[in-house]
Amino acid sequence: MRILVVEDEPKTLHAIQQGLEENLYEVDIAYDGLIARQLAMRNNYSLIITDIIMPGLNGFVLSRELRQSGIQTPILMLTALGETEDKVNGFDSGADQYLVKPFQFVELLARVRSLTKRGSSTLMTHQTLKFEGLEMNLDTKVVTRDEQVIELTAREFTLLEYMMRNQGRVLSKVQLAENVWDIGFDTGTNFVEVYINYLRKKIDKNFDTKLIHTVFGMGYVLKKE
Amino acid sequence: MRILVVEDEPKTLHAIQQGLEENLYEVDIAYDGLIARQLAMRNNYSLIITDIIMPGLNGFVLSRELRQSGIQTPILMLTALGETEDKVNGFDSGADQYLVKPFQFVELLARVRSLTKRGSSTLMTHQTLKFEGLEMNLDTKVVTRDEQVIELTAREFTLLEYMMRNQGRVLSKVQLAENVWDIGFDTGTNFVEVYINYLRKKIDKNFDTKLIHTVFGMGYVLKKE
DNA sequence: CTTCAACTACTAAGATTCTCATAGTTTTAA
DNA sequence: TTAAAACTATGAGAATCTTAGTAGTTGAAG
Repeated sequence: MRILVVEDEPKTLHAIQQGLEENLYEVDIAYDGLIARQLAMRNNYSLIITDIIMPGLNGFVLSRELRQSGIQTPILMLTALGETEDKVNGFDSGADQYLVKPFQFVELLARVRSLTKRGSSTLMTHQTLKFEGLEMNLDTKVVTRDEQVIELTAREFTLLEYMMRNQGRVLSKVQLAENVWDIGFDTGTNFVEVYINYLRKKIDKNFDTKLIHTVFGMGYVLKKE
Repeated sequence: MRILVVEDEPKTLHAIQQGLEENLYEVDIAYDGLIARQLAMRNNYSLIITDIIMPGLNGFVLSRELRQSGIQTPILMLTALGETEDKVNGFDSGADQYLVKPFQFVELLARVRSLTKRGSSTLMTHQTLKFEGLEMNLDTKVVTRDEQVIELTAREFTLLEYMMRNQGRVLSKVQLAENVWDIGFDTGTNFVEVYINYLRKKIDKNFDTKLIHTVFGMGYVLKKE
C-alpha cells in the first residue's frame, strides 16, 4: 500500500510520513506540487495526501490536473481553518476528502483507511448536516445558508452542530453547556445566551425566516418558524 | 445521608440540589451564610457544600465559625477560577476540599462520595505536584514557587502540569501539542514555543535557578539546572 | 574559523472566548 | 391590569489564546 504525501512544511511532512510508516504504509514524499505531479503520473499510488498551499503547484491544481490525466487515485486534501473560500473551490477539483488542520493523527489514519479500501475510494463522503437551507459540512467546516457562506468560530460551529443534530428539540442551557462546553452546569454567567446571540447574528439576522427560537424558561430550539 | 448546600445563585443551587437528590442524598439548602450557620449548628449534616462569595457570611467565615463551634462536618468549598488569593486563605478556614467552577457534576459527586465516607472525612486530600520549590495544588489550582504565589492561565496550568508529571523527561513539541492542546501534530505555527515563553516568564524569570530547559532540536525538559 | 541552515526566543497584533452590567421581555400573581 | 419576579438580549470590555514576523542562537559543514 503506497501513499504519496505532498507538503511543503518539512516538519509536518515528516510527522505524517513517520506516522504512516509506523502503520506499515509505504510512503513517498514530495515538497512541491510539480514533483508530486511527476511522481503521481509515474507511480500507482493507493492514495495521495496533499496540502493546499504549496510552491510550484497548489493542491487544487494538482488535483485537477491528475484527474484530467485520467488518474483516479483517491486524494485527501489537508486544509487550514480559515481558508474557507478555498475550501469551497476545492470540491470541484476532484479531491475525495478534506481534513482540516489541526487534526489528531488517528483521524488522518481513519481517513487513510477508508480511502484506501477498494470500492469505497470513489465514495465522496462529504458528511453534511442540513436544515431549511442551512448546511454544515463537517469535513470542511464550511457553513452556508441559501448558498451564502457563513463564517463561524470554533465554538459557534460546535454549538450550531449540536443544535442541528437535535433540530426540533428544545435544548436547555444546561444541556448546551454540557454538550458544547463540557461544563457541568450553570457557572453563574450567561455564556450560552451570549453565544446564541452570536449565532443569531450570523445565521438569522440577514434572513427572513428565523431558525433559532427561544422557549422561555426552557431553552432554545432550531426549527422553522 | 443529609447534605447542606449553601449558594446564593438560585440556578446553581437548584442544579446541585436536584443532582444530589437524584443520587439519593437528602438535601437542605440555604441562600446565605447566616441561615447556613444556623442550620449547620442545629442539624447533623454529613457534608456542607458552600460557595465562597455570598451575602451575609462568606464561605470562609462560615467555615471558620463552624470549626470554632466544634462542628466537624466536612466542608466542600466551591470557588471560581481567578479567586486565587482567596483560595490560599481558604485552607486556614477549615474547609476539607475545594472544587473550582466550572466543574462536571460527576466530579462534584465524586468529592461528595469521598467526603461522606466515614473516616476519610478528616483526610485533607490536597493533591499536589512538587518539584524543586515549585508546587502545584491540583484541587485549588494554586501554583507557588518558594512559597510565592504564581498566577497561571488555564492553558499554562495544563502545560506546567504535564511537564511536572514528566519531570526530567525531554518532551517534544509534538508531544506537548498532543497532550496539552489535544492537537495531533505540528500545525505550522509555534504556539508551544510561545507558551513555554509565557511559563518561563512566570516561573523562571524571577528566580536564580531555571527549571525549564531547551534541548535543541528535541524539545523541553523540566529539571534542576 | 566562518558560513549557513535549522531551530528557538521574543514581541506584537489579531481573533476568540468569556464575563459583567444594563436593558428589555415574558410570565406570574396580586 | 398592574407590578414584581424571573428570564433573556445585547453591548462592551477584559482575559486568553493563537498567529505571524523578526531577531537571535545553536550545531554542522566546509
